[in-house]
Amino acid sequence: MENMSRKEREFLQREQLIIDTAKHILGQEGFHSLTMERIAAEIEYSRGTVYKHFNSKEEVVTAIGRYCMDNLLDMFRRAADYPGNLRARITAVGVAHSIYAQLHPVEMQNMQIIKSQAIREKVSSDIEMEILQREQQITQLVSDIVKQAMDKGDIVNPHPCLPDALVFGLWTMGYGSNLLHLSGIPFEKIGMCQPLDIMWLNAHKLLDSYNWQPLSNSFDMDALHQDILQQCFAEE
Amino acid sequence: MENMSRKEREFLQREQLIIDTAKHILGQEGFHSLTMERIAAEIEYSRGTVYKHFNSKEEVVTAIGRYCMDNLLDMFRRAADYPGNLRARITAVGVAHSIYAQLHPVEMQNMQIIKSQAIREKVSSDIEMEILQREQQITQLVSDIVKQAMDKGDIVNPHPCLPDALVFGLWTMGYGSNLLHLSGIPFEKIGMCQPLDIMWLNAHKLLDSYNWQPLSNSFDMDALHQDILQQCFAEE
DNA sequence: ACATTTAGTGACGCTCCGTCATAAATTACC
DNA sequence: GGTAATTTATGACGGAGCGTCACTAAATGT
Repeated sequence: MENMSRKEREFLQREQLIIDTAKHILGQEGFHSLTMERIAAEIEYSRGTVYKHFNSKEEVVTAIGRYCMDNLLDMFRRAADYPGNLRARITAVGVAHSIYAQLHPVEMQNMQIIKSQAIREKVSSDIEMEILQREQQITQLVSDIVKQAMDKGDIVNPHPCLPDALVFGLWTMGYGSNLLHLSGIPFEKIGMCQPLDIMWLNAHKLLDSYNWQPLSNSFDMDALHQDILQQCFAEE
Repeated sequence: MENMSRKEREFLQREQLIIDTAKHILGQEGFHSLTMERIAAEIEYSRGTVYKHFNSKEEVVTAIGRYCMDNLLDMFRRAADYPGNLRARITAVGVAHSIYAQLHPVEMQNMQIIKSQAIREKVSSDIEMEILQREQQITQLVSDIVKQAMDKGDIVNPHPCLPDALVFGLWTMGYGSNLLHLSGIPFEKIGMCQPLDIMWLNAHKLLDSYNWQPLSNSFDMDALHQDILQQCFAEE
């Protein structure tokens, strides 16, 4: 940020302004209200200027998604630093995911949107790469924790597919829960609990079934969650 | 179908023709190639006629999704009739999901699309209801198997959140795996296995951790899968 | 054969997209 | 300080696609 001219800085600032503005419109009024004209009006520039930054509406949306992923990744990193055994640390990442989903449901939705084919088919491969890269960073972070646990012997009798299997298991449950959560199915009305609440239970069950010590019946899960909240996400 | 006039039958037939045609375009050329004009041209009617059936492009897409869900539900029903213990039957449903995903990746994608906010925000609540109803039928089917297993004592020491927790666990892993599978992340290239392959393992781990007898280490999983394939999905 | 109802059409108005020639502003140079 | 060169911003334009509706054509009833 320091080694560039005023022009370049202004350009980057405006790019962020566009993303923020677009994110706001998208969250507030939905996808079909998000138009280039609308964004331009809001930032008090013309449509042409917006096109200096993004080649299409889809790229704007993707940039929003990328920004959201950065936020999520930041929370994951903080969580991964939770002081405690590795099972506690993977739990912290789960808590981070859950807090993020509750705090920023719209951002979760945005990350969802950029996965849709309708968006992806109109985005340049460079930008697709940027998303992919973030996806990998998140995977890496989880995978590293699993590997450390294996090295340390916390996972007794590890399955040959580890760490992939666990990364996928947690990842899919996380994404799936959100998908269901956002899909507008009125779970309470049909007499079911909220997917986000139950996700917890299932994640721990999965960790248990891979023999990740200490098993969930040997510690106070709720207390651990509370402590993670305090330690890592006090302000949130 | 029999108790209606020729007119009504023709109308329904054409509706299906529209859905089939639209599904084909969507699968072959992607979302942005699917236009009302294109559909009209393909079925050799005018745009106006298509609008006699569907109020918007989004409703066409949703109808495609509904149709796909019917197919999936049909396979699930066949799977649920697999002769064997309840653990085998729930496994059969999982196999059905997996086969469906492999056989009709485009249909999976379609069911994905109708969950996106961009589509949902332009679809009438009646049609949303129809989707919801199918979603519930699928849940019900899985939930019933879990309940039967509990009644029969196959799930020893059942958790208070059952059957919901298991339904969610399987559902989210299923959806999540597909989401990841369709998201275009090149898992092989970054040295990971395919999510759809690993889903299996994790689903069984989850069932095990809820103590659903017989546990996966007490029977030959691969043989079971093979048998389910033969018994229920020979033609596929 | 004619009237009435129903089915089908495509021109119309509209919104939004993405481009590009031009205008305005900034910078460089004398 | 003034002018030329370059950069930045604009919005008019052409085009695509949506959804509507007045109208035409066909089917049906009498």
